[in-house]
Amino acid sequence: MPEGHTIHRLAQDHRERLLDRPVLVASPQGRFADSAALLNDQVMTDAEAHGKHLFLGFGPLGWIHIHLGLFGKVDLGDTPAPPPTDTVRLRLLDADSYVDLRGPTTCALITDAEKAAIHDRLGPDPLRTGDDPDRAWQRIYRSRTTVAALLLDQKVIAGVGNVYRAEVLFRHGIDPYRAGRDLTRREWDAIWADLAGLMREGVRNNRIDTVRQEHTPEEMGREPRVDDHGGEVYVYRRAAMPCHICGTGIRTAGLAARNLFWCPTCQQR
DNA sequence: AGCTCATGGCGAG
DNA sequence: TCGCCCTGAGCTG
Repeated sequence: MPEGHTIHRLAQDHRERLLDRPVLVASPQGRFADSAALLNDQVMTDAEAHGKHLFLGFGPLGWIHIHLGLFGKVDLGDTPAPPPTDTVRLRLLDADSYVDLRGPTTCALITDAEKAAIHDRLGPDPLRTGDDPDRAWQRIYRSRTTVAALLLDQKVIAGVGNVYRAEVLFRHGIDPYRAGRDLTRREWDAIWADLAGLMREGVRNNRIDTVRQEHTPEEMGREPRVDDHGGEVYVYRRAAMPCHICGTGIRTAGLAARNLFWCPTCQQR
């Protein structure tokens, strides 16, 4: 689930459901219990995302900082809420809505200053209007690191995860092992613009789809793909399956403890 | 019941 | 680079 589009969608959902309303705050699992008691029945004044970080504002009391990590999940909907299970770290509740958070890497009450420090260590986010791709470029064009590793480095660019990384490199025909410093400014600007568009659609649909209209199953006469992550993609988790464009077997390799997927024929630049 | 894997990230060495 | 943290689904037996 959680790449940047998921978190921005969550921020939007929290604003629509709970903004400017007092909310009941609880921690059935217990690890957020002290902070939950402080926040209980206070008004949620803001909800904001930067990359994969979610911030829920409670006026002068500060912010709930949430990072889902690899396993974290949010379940939200209209009341009545389901019975809380003992893995629910955080439950938010008002008359109309509930939000259950399970398995996050981070769920902590932080100050404005601590929040500012988090923004400072994150790179620009294609989903934050006004964020500047040049800040990322300043790191990329001097780096000997592979473009595949740079795209997952949240200090370089915030919000891209393993799916968007694989897919955007495919869409631009870029070999994932190319060094950042071998990228052109034109290529980087195109990647950034493409990520912004793809991730915006991801927020809208709450899933990742990256296949262009002309390559859809209907156009190509192939079977639609069904996968856990729910979207239609070119290479992600398609190891050894034929490339939708050229038929070459999709390759996979470990890179910085994550699985990388690419088409060795289509991605040679 | 126990293993493996997953769209993430941190700190130790 | 490795081990570790958070949880749940989908296998295996």
